[in-house]
Amino acid sequence: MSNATHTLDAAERYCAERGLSLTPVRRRVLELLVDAGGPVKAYDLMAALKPGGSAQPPTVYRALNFLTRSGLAHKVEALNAYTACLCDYSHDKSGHDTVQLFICECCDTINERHIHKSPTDAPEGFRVSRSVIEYYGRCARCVAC
Amino acid sequence: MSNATHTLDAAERYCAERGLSLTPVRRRVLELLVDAGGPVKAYDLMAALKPGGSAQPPTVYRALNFLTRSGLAHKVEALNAYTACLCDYSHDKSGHDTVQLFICECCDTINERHIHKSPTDAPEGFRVSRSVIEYYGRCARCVAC
DNA sequence: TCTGTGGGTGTAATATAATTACATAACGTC
DNA sequence: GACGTTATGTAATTATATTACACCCACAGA
Repeated sequence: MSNATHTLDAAERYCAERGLSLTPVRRRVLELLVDAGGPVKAYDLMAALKPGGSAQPPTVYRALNFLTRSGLAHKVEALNAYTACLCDYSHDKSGHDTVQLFICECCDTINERHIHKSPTDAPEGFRVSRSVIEYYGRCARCVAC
Repeated sequence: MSNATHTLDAAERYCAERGLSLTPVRRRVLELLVDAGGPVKAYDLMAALKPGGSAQPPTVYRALNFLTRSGLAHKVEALNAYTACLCDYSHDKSGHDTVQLFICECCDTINERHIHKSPTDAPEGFRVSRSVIEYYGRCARCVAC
């Protein structure tokens, strides 16, 4: 049983309010991401989905697409991995919020910030539709190591 | 013949000054990137490297590693593609400068900004060692389309 | 009740991206 | 000449992701 029931319940409500269907597969993938508390590879999710055997790639990639589209998860581009969205579910995640990820390469945890401003020095006239912002380094606890 | 001879000569000098060896393969890959003027896939570089046939993945990935390590090229993480560094070669590229890429999804060009500051709202004590910042959208010329 | 229709899933095959492992070559140094 | 270092060639493999097609099911309208 997950220790993140609370988060999943919140996701459930979040989806219900918006007509998104958080099916068993999708919910299970989100649960795996939440429990991991850090970046997880798609193929590891696949393995975890069907311990006995045979979940296929599309199963997990479809779930991940749904979760990222809905704002419940993020892709960590430079790692080809995925992570649950950590912010609370009180606001609409489908907006154009920009997510910044702070990834500790030492303890493999992710810290997340949502910012609401555009880049300060974009080229004249450039209209941003999507942004990828990832910082790699060491979190406060690992700086000492 | 490349129309970017000037850039390549500058790269040549840049490497000479720093004891980096810009070998023919590496130079050729850089040339392909410069000529493309936008993100290029590793396997496309492979194909272009040996028109007659059989360049293998390690050839191009090794060259790309050298170029990115040296600051002469960047990986566009969210596209699994690579692009030549567009800034001038007057300063040391191996520092901890942060590169911001502005990628126009319409005309497939990349604009580049080097910034010298840390993220404003990093978690307390987080020490950044590497950052990935990519903005996708439409450049000024394509906003109209 | 029948019959579409659309969203979601199962499965096999394939495409795309990147690495490993090992052999060879080129070059400088002792 | 023997050796170490750096770069390259080549084959095989691993890792990541998509396509295509079949099936199921809930639901709306005739």
